Amino acid sequence: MNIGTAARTSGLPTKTVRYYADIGLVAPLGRAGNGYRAYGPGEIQRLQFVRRARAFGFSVVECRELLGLYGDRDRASADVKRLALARIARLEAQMRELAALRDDLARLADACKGDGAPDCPILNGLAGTAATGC
Amino acid sequence: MNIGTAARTSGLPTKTVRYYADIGLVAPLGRAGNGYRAYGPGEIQRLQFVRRARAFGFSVVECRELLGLYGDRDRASADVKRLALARIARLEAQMRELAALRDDLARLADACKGDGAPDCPILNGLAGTAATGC
DNA sequence: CTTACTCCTTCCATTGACGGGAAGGTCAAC
DNA sequence: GTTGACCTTCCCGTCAATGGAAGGAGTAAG
Repeated sequence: MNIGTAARTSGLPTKTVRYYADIGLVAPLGRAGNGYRAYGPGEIQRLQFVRRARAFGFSVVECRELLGLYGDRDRASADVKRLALARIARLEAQMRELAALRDDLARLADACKGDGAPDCPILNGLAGTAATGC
Repeated sequence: MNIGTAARTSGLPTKTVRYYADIGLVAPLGRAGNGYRAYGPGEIQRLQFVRRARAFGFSVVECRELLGLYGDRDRASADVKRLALARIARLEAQMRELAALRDDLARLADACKGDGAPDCPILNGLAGTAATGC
C-alpha cells in the first residue's frame, strides 16, 4: 500500500504520515523497489491509533508511549490508565484556566458600554488603571 | 531605563521585551549612545498592557490591534468590545472542545480496571476496536 | 512515442511566541 | 585592573505539523 492510500484509509494527511515515518512514530513496513514507502494493515491500524490519541490531546511523545503499550502483550492496563488519568487532569487544569480567563474578560466586557465613546473599561482594565482583581 | 529594568518593572522576561521590540509591538523610546535600548514610563505601561492582554489569551496580532486602540484618543469602545467578545467566544469554543475530549477519555478510563492485566479498554478504544462513539 | 496526469521522493522554509546559549562590547564597583 | 553584571546581535531549538519546489515514477490516451 502506498502512502496516499495509507493516508486516506487512516484519515491522516499524507504529509503527516510521512512526518510520523520521519520521527519514527509509525514506520512503514519497508520500501518498494521504486523507493515508495510501503504500508500494511498493521501500520494503518497504528496510524489510526495515533490519529485518535492525538485527537484526545495526547502529545506525540505520549502517543509513542501508548503505541509501545499497544504493541506490548505484557502491558499492564494500570500503565495505560495512569497516562489517561494524567491527560484528563491536564485537560481539566486547562479548562479551569480558560474559565478563569473568560470570567475576567467577561467582567470587563460587561462593564463596557460598547458605544462610540472612547472611554473603555476593557482597555482600562488591561492597562491596570482600574481594579480588575488580576 | 535599560531593558533589564524595563523587563522587571513590566513583569516580562528580557527576551520577550526584546522580541516585542523586534516585531515592532512595543518599540523602545530609542537607543542610548552605547546601543542599549532605552525605555520610558510609556513603554513600560504598554509592555504591562501587552502582558495582561497576552494573559487574557489575546494573540500578539490582537495585542497590536488593542495597543492601537489604546493609544487612539478617538477610539470607539465598541471596537474594543468586539475584540473582547470574539476572544470570549474563542475561549468558550476551546473549553467545549476540551470538555468533549475529557468526557470521551473519562468514559474510556472508567471502563479500565487499571490492574496488571493486559486487557485495556482505553487502548481498545483508541484502536477503534470498541464502540467509543468517536 | 509523446503528452498529460497523478503519485511519489527529498529537501527547505514557515508557523507562534518565545527560550537557550555563544561571542563579544559596556559599565560600575572594589 | 579585574571581577561581575548587564547589554548587543545572531543563530538554533521548541511542537507538530504544513506548504512548496524540484525531480523521478507509473499509467492511460492519442
